[in-house]
Amino acid sequence: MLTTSAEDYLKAVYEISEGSGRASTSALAEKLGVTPASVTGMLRSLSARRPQLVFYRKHHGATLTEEGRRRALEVIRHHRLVEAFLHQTLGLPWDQVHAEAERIEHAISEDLEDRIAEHLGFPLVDPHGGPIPAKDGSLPERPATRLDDLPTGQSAEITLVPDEDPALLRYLAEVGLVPGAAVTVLDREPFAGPIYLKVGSAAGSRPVSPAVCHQVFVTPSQMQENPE
Amino acid sequence: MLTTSAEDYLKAVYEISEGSGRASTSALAEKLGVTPASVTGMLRSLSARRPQLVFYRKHHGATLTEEGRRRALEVIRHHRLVEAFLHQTLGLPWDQVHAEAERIEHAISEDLEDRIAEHLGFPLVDPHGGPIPAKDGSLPERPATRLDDLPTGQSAEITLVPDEDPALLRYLAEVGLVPGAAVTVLDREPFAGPIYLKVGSAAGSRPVSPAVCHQVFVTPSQMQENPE
DNA sequence: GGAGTGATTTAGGCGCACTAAAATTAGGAT
DNA sequence: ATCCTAATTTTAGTGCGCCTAAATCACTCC
Repeated sequence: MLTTSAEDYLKAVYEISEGSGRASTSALAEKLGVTPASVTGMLRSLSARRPQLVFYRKHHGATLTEEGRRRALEVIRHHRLVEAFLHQTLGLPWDQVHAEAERIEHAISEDLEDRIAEHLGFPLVDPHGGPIPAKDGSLPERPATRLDDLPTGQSAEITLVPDEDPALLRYLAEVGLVPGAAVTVLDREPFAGPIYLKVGSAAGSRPVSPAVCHQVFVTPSQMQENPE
Repeated sequence: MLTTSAEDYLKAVYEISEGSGRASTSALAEKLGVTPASVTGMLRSLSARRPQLVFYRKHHGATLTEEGRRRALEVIRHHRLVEAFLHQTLGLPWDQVHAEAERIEHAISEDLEDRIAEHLGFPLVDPHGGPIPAKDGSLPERPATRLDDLPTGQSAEITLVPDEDPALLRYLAEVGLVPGAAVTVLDREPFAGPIYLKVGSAAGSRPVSPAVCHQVFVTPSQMQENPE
């Protein structure tokens, strides 16, 4: 049985190495809120464990083994199902579900997890658009386009927002930048100035910082919108 | 903030001292599945803590302080609300909810607890009949009559069964001895022999061991049952 | 190819919750 | 009053996950 900490490390290694392929000690320390020294210790023990959970080379960070990846996805599945459940069934505001799920994910059994999934009708994404891994470890592709990458004039659908920062989530909800919403880049100011967005069915245009737009992932619509 | 272990100890002290007024080291060790030596250590630290959570005298066991009682009831409220929720909302079998709630009770916030209570319509008891403490710490009286105390011929309503033993719970469900069910003592064999019960709307009589009956609490009905 | 810089690892420690084994205590029996 | 026994406490030591401070490493820039 894995400890809560070990589960958190596996999840963090997974999330960090999604981009760069491997997770550095300092990136893990930053994400987990511990010192780099602590990360070194845990990576050594996850690597020494049988079955081995991470590949670890001194000064070169860590990658998940097959088994490690399986366990990480299990934790992420718990996390996202719990988030969806707390939001949909209990009406917990979407800026609070992450923190709550962060603790509950370690406390539920596989059996309970199955019942939650069933109760929700086997959802594919959590309230922030995060894809919920299937039990067999398969996971839908993550959308790669960021809102600040959209050319001016382009429309898109919001698909994924970061789930960790409650203040950002409250702001995004207020602006209407929630998964499923339609968005169009109307205009932008030069030199990293605000990006003017049309969001959902709202009438006007709304200036949003490029830093925020960078954190929001979208699926661009087809340019041609000939009604037919 | 209390640790998970400390919360478990407070709950155990509460439950054990309900009967005898105080909780002995060995009773706590037995209930918590640790050695008596561990209990001594934890009682010392709960007693040394400010605010103090238990009164502890060497060789004389422990009692809860006012603050300790408050915290214990908070944990029990979490536990029973989670049990009710898992059973009613997710359909988890009643023999499994205890083990699951045992872990989840430490992971939920006060805010989530409120939402669960609201979602369930502020229930008064858990699936085993255990009364759910109110937020202000008040708690309905526990029924004191045990099924094996009922005189032959007496009818009663099941009000409370122990929640910890899954095998016992499955048996009780099979027999129909669940909170709310009606039961009548039809006859009994001498020398601690089986007690013959009529349970609910079932036709026949069912022999049940006095040991099991001793663990089931009931509210006796009025003897006079004149239809009017 | 040597120096500097930032990332990483080592070394040493701390608090928590636990254990086994030894020592002690309370409280009834003699 | 003393002894006995069961319950309890003390002692010494473990594993985990974290810390700080000091040492070391990898890599870039001259």
